[in-house]
Amino acid sequence: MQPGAAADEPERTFIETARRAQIAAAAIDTIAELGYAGASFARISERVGISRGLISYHFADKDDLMRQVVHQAAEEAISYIRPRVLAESTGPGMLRAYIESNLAFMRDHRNNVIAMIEIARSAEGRRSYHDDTAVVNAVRALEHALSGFQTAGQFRPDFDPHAMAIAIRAAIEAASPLLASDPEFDIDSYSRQIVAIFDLATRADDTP
Amino acid sequence: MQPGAAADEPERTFIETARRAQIAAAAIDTIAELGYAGASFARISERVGISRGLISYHFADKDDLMRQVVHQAAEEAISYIRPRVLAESTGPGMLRAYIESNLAFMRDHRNNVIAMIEIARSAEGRRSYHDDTAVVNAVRALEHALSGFQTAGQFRPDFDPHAMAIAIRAAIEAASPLLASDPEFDIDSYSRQIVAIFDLATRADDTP
Amino acid sequence: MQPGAAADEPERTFIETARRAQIAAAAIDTIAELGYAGASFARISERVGISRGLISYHFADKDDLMRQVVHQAAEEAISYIRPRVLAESTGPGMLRAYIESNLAFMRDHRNNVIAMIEIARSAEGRRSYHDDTAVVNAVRALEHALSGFQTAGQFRPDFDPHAMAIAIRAAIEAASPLLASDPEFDIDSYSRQIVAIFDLATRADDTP
Amino acid sequence: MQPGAAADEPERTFIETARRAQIAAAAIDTIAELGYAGASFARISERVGISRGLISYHFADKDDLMRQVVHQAAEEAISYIRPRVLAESTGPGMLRAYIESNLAFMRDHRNNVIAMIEIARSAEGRRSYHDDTAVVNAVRALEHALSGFQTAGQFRPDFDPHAMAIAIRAAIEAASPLLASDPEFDIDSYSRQIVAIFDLATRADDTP
DNA sequence: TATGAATGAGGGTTCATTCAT
DNA sequence: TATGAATGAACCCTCATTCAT
Repeated sequence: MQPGAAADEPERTFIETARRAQIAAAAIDTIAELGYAGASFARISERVGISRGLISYHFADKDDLMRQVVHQAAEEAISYIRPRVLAESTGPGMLRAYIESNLAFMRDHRNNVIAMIEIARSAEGRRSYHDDTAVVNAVRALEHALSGFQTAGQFRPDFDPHAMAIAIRAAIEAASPLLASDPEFDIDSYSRQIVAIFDLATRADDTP
Repeated sequence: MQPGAAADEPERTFIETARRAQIAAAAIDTIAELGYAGASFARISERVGISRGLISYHFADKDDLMRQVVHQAAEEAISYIRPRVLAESTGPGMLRAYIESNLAFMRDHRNNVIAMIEIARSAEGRRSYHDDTAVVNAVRALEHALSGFQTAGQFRPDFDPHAMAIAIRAAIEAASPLLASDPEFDIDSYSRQIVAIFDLATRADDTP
Repeated sequence: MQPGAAADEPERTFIETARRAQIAAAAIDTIAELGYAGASFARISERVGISRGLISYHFADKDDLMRQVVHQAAEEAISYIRPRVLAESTGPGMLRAYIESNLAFMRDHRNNVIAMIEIARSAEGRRSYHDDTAVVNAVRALEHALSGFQTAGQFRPDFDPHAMAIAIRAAIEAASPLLASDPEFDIDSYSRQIVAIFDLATRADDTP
Repeated sequence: MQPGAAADEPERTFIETARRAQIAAAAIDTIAELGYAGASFARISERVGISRGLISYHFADKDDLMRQVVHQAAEEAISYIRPRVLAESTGPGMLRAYIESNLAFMRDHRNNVIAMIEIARSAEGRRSYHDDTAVVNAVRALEHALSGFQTAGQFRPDFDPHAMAIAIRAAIEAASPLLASDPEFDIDSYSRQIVAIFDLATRADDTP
């Protein structure tokens, strides 16, 4: 495999790549505004100012578009979150960084996150992407990290990492609809609260 | 306003009420199985064994049906959960009872819960019901209770009841898709874990 | 199985049956005029004076409509041709009656025949119906009859009934496009010629 | 009119001529495999390995391409069949050579023949080419030859050359779909049968 | 009270064709 | 000479909804 290129990704023109990204971006905004079901080709193309047919020209079918949306949205999120988490060395530090960077990214890229969640939750999304989905992967990775630090004695030994990971992800994702609908919702304050909650919930007995 | 009738509820014959309930029940199962977007009048009526037109006859439009679904699903849930919560006298006791009864109800009435959540999350749902939504109400009621016991000194004083309520609801609701898709998911074990997490997260300093 | 009713045919209203027949009839005429590929729901519905959606309401999908078309067209043809063939007792007599009644039916119901042939020949038709197709069945039945009379000594023994049946059917079906496009084409004269050709081609040596 | 050029044939560069032939050849194979309706520019260009636009560049429109297909396919067929027919001097000999060479060519160049027939039978084909069509011309030429030998007393005098020509062409063309779909179909055996049939059908009384 | 016939809008997708490069 | 971007019309199909019966 060549470095920097996926195995079976078709070669694409510069313009094609740009258009795909542009259309996917419009799809993200449309999904964020109208939901997965409301994101028809007509609505998306209208937002970009192109014809409906052009979306079909650039994407094999709707699945293909949605895959690109998830990929695009997730990539940005991961490249924001990962370094901030890895900069920490302790379990509690990483957990705090994980929650904070997730919610900070959500604050600044609300639509990306909403779209990811919306696709992962939609019936078609669950059927088609499932394991691809950033959301599913996020739970897995988080669970794995929790488990590691737990073994290392940095977290209390008697919680189930799987359940804990689900609860943490759920708390993070719960911010997304509030951000959209509740103008008084203060996500930074919310972030501090969630950090505190799960710090208490994971803390080892001897933690001061 | 007529006596004995809510503000704008039209009076309904016995048969009408029964049909509405029957159709709403079928809608609940359909939504649970196929998602909100998959719950067309055709699919719902097919499940009941009636004509498509009859749904339109009994409900003003799809929104009206979905309001009934939410109402019906919530009522059952509330009548299960409320007494179990009120049976407790302490804050931690009520919180535990709240989480446990919510998840127990979900275990035994999965479709009801899935439908509620699915509607609340769908774009149309958010737009149309919003304050009606059981989910939103659930957060409000929970927040209010947390706040009361916090003032009474039964919970640690330095958490934000709003954020805490959101996190608790999120953890509860997160169980729903897992219940549907992950056959290895053990909701009773999950329930104990969530109880422990939020017990630690809300515990007052002097709690033994 | 109840007499006079097929095993799994859904029960249909009087109106539904009538509409299905009417739409299928319009489909037949449309196919005859514009070919299989030209027979879109839009064109067919326009001919009937109904909305496009109504066709989808009465037929599960395009295949369903085409099955009805073939069925409807074939039934009429068979009920015309069969008694005329069975009225004959000798091989040559039946062969003559077969050719004559086929072409006479074609003369009076040109569109029915064109539609059957068009569907049988279209790529989708071949894939979907194939053995259902009246055309295929016609060849089989004819071959079987030829074979029987050949064994009985009423036809010359040294021809292959399969090849003969194909040639006869081909000569019959060849009249269809001519009927449509060549105003000078005289189908009755053509009928007599074809009868003569295949009489000579099948005649036993001792035939006077 | 320019010297050395047919009435309305535009002059073409060597490359242009080659490309047109290459594209037409791909169209022939595509039609044979997927039918006339399935032979879209996308599928054809994919087979050649060129862009869709290039077909539109070399051909005025789809009709233009199909005319080239018919022309190209017919030319090969004619150059195969004609000398074999002309090598015979008697009527029956030529008729036998005609049928045999037609079916032999079909056996060895199935796609060419399928494409010709498919186009001639398609609704667009009938409308657009008609007199151009090799099939139509084939009937005419055959009819003329039959008529000539009939006048010369080599065939029985009482058949209509037009009807006979149609029946012969129909029997020949009927082999094409069988060749494609019926793996047990033996075209050489079929050829002998058809020769025998039409020999008997055309034979003059005193033929031994 | 309930049905089934009917509509019209909107869904994704395929197509031949045009045009700037 | 050839490409690939782009269009707009047409395709079948599903939907919520209306209405006469």
